[in-house]
Amino acid sequence: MPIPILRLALPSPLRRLFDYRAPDSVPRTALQPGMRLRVPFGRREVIGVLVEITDQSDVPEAKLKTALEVLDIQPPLPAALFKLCLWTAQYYQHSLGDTFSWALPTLLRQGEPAEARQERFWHLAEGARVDDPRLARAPRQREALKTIAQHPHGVAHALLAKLQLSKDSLDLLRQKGLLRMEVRRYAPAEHHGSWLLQPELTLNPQQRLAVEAVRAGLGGYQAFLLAGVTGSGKTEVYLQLIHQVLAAGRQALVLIPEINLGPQTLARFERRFNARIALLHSNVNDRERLDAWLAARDGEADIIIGTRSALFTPMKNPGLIIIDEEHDASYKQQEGLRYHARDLAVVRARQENLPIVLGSATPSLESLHNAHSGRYALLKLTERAGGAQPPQFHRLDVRSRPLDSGISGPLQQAMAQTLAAGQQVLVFLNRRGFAPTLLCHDCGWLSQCPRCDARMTLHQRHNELRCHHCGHCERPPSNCPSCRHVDLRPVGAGTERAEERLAVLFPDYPVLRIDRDSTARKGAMDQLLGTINRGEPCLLVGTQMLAKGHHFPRVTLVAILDADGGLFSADFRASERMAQLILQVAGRAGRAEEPGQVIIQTHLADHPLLVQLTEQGYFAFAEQALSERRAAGLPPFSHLALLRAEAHKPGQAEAFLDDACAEAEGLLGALLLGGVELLGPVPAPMERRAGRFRAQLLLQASARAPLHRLMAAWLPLLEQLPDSRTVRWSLDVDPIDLF
DNA sequence: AGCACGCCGACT
DNA sequence: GTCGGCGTGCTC
Repeated sequence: MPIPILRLALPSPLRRLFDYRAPDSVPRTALQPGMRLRVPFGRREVIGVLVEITDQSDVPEAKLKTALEVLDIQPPLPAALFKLCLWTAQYYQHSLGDTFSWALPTLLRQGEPAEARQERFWHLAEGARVDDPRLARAPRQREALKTIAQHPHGVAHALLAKLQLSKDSLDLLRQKGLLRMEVRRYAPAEHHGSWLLQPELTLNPQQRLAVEAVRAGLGGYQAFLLAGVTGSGKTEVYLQLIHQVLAAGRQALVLIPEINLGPQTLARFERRFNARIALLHSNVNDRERLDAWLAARDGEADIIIGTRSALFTPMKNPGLIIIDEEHDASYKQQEGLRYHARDLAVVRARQENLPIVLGSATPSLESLHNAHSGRYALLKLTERAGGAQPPQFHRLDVRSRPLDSGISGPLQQAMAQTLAAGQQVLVFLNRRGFAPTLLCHDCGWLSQCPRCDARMTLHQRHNELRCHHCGHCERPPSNCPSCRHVDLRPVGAGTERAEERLAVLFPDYPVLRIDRDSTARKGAMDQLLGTINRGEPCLLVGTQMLAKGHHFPRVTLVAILDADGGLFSADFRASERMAQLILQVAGRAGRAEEPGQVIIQTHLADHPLLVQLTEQGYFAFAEQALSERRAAGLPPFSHLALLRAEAHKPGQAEAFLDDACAEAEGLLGALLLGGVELLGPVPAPMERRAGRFRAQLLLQASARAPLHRLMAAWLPLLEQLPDSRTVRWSLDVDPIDLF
């Protein structure tokens, strides 16, 4: 009988498995794929995931080490999730071990037992008396003892704060022998009673159609694109679908964008459902995250709500996946394992035979394309609740019009009218700071960042020049560093400057700035929102922070100061993002009796995309944009992968990519793969960033299969390349921005 | 990645 | 004299 060989995925960027001998005295029957083992690896110990058990290894027997310990009795990751991780690693050409690291809760990859948490409970000790004389001069301890005495089943350690008990007092009481601590399994919350805490809203015919369509598909794989304009009641559709899922004894997974994890979403779920909700987002600590993960896995949570990484939450009885705001870029991870949670969610739904609903007011062109091709069923909601009117869009041609801190004359008049009518104005400008550049009027010197190919933004409030790409900061010079003259001028306008100017133009009204700088202080955002919600006329100036999540019913004029960036950018997705942003900002405004108007300042008032968007709406825009993408052979009509590289020395990144490109060309010939084009290598759009020189090589393919065959053969070669150590490189499959 | 080894520059 | 910079080699 040959000795069993364990093939493990280890937390390392190396794209291969490592073979070990089973620990002594562990029979083969006790091992299953998915279990974690502690193993020696180089000079350290790591925790790996067992992928398969075989009888032989390509590694010489002498090199095989013995695993130290099996950490699990059962694989912590259910088979379905294990399979999803395998798929993910292979699709994104990423190390399997590292993929597990991204998918598993931190504590599990650190070796914590994958069992429901053990909770500590405080009890009165035998014979302890509340009036114990030793507590005569310890009123806090006496009070604490009284409180504990009121709970015959003990007080969970986690609830101490709620009962205003300090751990110090309890420790002292335990030392005196008046309290004891007991460790027992945290009792899983049981669900009982009706699922609904409040009645469901009446659906309009479109909503009812959507709910019916998905309901008919519950129980099997089907992807739905729920395209609902702002205010059309997408959330109510989600809620009623979830109710159906709960009633069928199943669980629902809801993914939300990073920014939306604000309390509103959760509050709405909690108001509606008597259900166990597990929350997984970046503000949840490791322990809570593991508990939520375990509760979902063991069927002790009914609804799982989370951001991107919650996609990897196992479920005992999955019934439905919902991706809210499916176009949102925060679903794509931009470091390490560059996965797209929306795309993986569709894969997961297919693997686990579940329906999935992708919802958005402004669906991604990818999803619309999938709806057109019949891969997704399209459900449209075009009616606004309560018969509210959609906002009116106006393109304001600012060619040869003077701009005063970015604000044109006609816009100023519209603002004045709105304010005079007692309503609020929202000014959108996707640029923080006072001015994006400082310029010497005499010699043309620019406030260039020393570490990036970018200009530093002037922040007048803090009196500094700041690079938004690397964080570099310096004091603005009082005279030109190059020619010593004193005529330094801020060029262009950011939110600070718009705020300052508006305060001068409209001295009778408050101007509130909402951007990352103005809301950095804790509680600042809530304070600003409080002021806005009082409803008095005012001007809001802000970046895309304004676009997400909040509703401002008293805003009836939305001004987009500069839409041009989205129309002639090097990035082919810029126009899509601009359109989504404009509609999102527009959607913040107005209510039934006060329809909003949206004024878009542009130098390209005749641009077909902008005309479509403002006159025909988002779907017409999307058709136009899709036909341009088709003509240019861009996604979703082709598939991309981007090999990025950066290095300290100029030319080094390109040299690595040149080698990589040669390898790829070789493979294309050797494997007889057609339809894959290599574009580059070229310097990145911002060649130098944070002191590193960056370059990239783009792979474009008409079909996925040859692209993936190429990458699978290519990556092992890249790892062998001489420069692969000194150059920092990464592969981005389906990149969403080319920077 | 993470860690060790090894070989050259400015300092307690 | 050494501390420490990063090139390079290796991980079953």
